[in-house]
Amino acid sequence: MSRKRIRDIRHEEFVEATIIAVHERGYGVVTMAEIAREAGSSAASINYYFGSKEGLMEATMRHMLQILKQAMLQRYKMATSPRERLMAVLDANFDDQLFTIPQCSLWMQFWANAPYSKRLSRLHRINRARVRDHFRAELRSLVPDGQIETVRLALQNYMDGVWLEAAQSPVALDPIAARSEARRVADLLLNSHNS
Amino acid sequence: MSRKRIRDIRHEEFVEATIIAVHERGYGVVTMAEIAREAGSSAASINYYFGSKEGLMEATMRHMLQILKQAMLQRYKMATSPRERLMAVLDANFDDQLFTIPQCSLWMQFWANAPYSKRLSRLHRINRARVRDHFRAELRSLVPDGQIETVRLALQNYMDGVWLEAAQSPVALDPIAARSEARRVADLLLNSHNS
Amino acid sequence: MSRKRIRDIRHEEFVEATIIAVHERGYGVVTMAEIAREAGSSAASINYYFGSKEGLMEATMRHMLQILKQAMLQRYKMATSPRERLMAVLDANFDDQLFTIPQCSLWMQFWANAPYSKRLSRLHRINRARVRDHFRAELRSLVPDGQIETVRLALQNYMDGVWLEAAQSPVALDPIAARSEARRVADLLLNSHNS
Amino acid sequence: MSRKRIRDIRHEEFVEATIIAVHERGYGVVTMAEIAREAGSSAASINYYFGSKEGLMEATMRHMLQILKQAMLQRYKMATSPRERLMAVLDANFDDQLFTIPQCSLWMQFWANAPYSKRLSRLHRINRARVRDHFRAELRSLVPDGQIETVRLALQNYMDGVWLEAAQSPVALDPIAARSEARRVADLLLNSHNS
DNA sequence: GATGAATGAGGTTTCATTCAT
DNA sequence: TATGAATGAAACCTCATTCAT
Repeated sequence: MSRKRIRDIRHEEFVEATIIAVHERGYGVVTMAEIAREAGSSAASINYYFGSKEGLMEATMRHMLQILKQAMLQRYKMATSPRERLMAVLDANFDDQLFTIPQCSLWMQFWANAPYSKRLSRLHRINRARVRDHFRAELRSLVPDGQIETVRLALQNYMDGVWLEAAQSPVALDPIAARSEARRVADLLLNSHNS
Repeated sequence: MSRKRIRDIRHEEFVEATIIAVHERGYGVVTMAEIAREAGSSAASINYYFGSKEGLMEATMRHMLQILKQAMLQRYKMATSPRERLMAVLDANFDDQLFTIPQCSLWMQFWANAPYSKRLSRLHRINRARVRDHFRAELRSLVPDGQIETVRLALQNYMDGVWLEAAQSPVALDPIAARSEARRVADLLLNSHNS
Repeated sequence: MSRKRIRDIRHEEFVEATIIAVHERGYGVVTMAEIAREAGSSAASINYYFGSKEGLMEATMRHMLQILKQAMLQRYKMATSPRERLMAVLDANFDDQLFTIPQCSLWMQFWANAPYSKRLSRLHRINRARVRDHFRAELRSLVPDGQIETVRLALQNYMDGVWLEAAQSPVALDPIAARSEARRVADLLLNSHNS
Repeated sequence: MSRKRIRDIRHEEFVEATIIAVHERGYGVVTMAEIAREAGSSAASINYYFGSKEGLMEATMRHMLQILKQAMLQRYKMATSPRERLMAVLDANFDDQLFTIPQCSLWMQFWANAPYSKRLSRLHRINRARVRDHFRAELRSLVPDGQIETVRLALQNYMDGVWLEAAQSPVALDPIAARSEARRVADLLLNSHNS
């Protein structure tokens, strides 16, 4: 157990270092040595723990997906109506733990590189499908059938767009503002005349 | 004149090759040799014309921004009302000339790498500002003041999100469908009860 | 200590290889691969230890300056008169350890390239100033004031000229002959009627 | 004849440009393009006239040797005694036409690279032999037989050393001072007690 | 004569990865 | 477990040279 513990601690240290290093240097440019330096360790150690650079990147992405999943689950439990559950998904995406520049930056890097990595694209696909299903499930009772997909795409793409833009932000992000802004968009979409 | 012509022709050839090669291999991974092969030329020639890899990438991004600008201008001229002009901006972003997988892919690559390149980030910023201004100008007469920014962000981020997703599409894109879907989203946002 | 030792050993090995390789191929033409081959290693290793080609060249020049310095110090300790100390400086420049074709050759290469490298020119300047000061100090009590600079320049430039010519020698150098020849020149200069 | 004339003019232009460019950038680093730019022409033209880079370098060295030869001949004609003829050789080496930083610089570059080029080393050897023979011829009647070689080496190496140092000079050269300094050195050597 | 255009050859440097300690 | 040491592979870029115009 102690052994297991050390492994986990080192894992986490490296993943944190990866988030920072990738954010600062870019996925395609960051080197093992830079990440190792950020972690106060050596490149050889990273390979010892993760097997390869791609292994480290996959672990880092998994780490972030885990945070998103947790944030979603936690907010889900407290939601009592379809509308609240829909908002929970939105809020989770702009959670304080998640909606930071380094993480948005990293997210964008992963997105951009997913098409060229089987392992990354698989994670990306799974995550997107989960969000999609959540949205669909809740929207079914919030808007007429003919609008479900339109609203869903509007919301899901909106979220992606916000992350993308956030990654380039010159100033620190404001998760609270992001959440209320997202809710406002959702309100507009759900209360349309067309419905 | 003949000399000048050759330069332009080669420029275009290399830019076309870059779009394809970057799409296929990824911005951070694609090599000069691969692009050169795609263009049926040599890596040395690319440096002869563009000075460096980054020079080529910047030229390629400029090329794409030019296409977007043209598409927007053309549709603008035919629009006669604020609503139509708003739709013109949307449509331009999903123009047949622009909304293809390789180009969406490239777009995403540039986005992801802009933060690490002065030249790319400048182009990115300028483009985004132009779209923003267009949206704001038209929305002023379409929704109440308090909603302008919300609707603008909803639309602009939506477009970004669509491009992002399109880049990962396993099947060929359908620009016509993308345009009508975008219009549907716009309709929802413009016709909301809240307004 | 063992680790520290390895670094030092490798350093020395590479420096030795550099002397030979530069002598054989020329400073401006010799490649990292050639030097590496001479050292029985890889070009990547050289960069690992010296950072760059220029770093290696600087280290090599430092190495030679160190030998010259040591030779001078050693002979200095045994000298008991100004005349002997003057001869010590001359002898040091033609020391058995130093006055070999590869080293003269390298010396000339460094001279020729010093003007184009901040790091090399600095070393070159420092070394020349040291020799100059030594000469001046001893000549003060050997020739009338009005001749100090003339004799000093005659000797210092003579030494440079000998090295230069030695670098092109088709046959192995004879340090003993070089030393006695230098002493003969010094004798002529010091015993002139003009004094 | 007109044709011949154009060729000669272009030749000279390129040689002048080479002297400047090599001085500024270094023999081993200067490129055909840089020399061409200095000459206001194209690299292709240089190859048209000189066949190759080495051909250009050889022509440039020949040009400088020619100047030296002329300077020597001219001063020789006016000399009426062995001593004057000896001084004529010295003076010629520090002639106003010759003793400039770019030319000393170039000279050093050629020296350093002669061992790696058959064509350059041949020129170098011939020139050095000519100076040597001149010195020997005159010294025969100026110093005892046993000292001829010592004085000759002292003078010839002194001259080389001065050129070498001059190449690195941070301030413009003073040919007049150089000539009188050289004469002073010669005086010391010729008037030694030992003789 | 003159020069853009084009490129093969080759150099330096970087880097992920392996291995011995 | 940890990391210096070492390197093959490969990328970018430069450059002398050739050739068509």
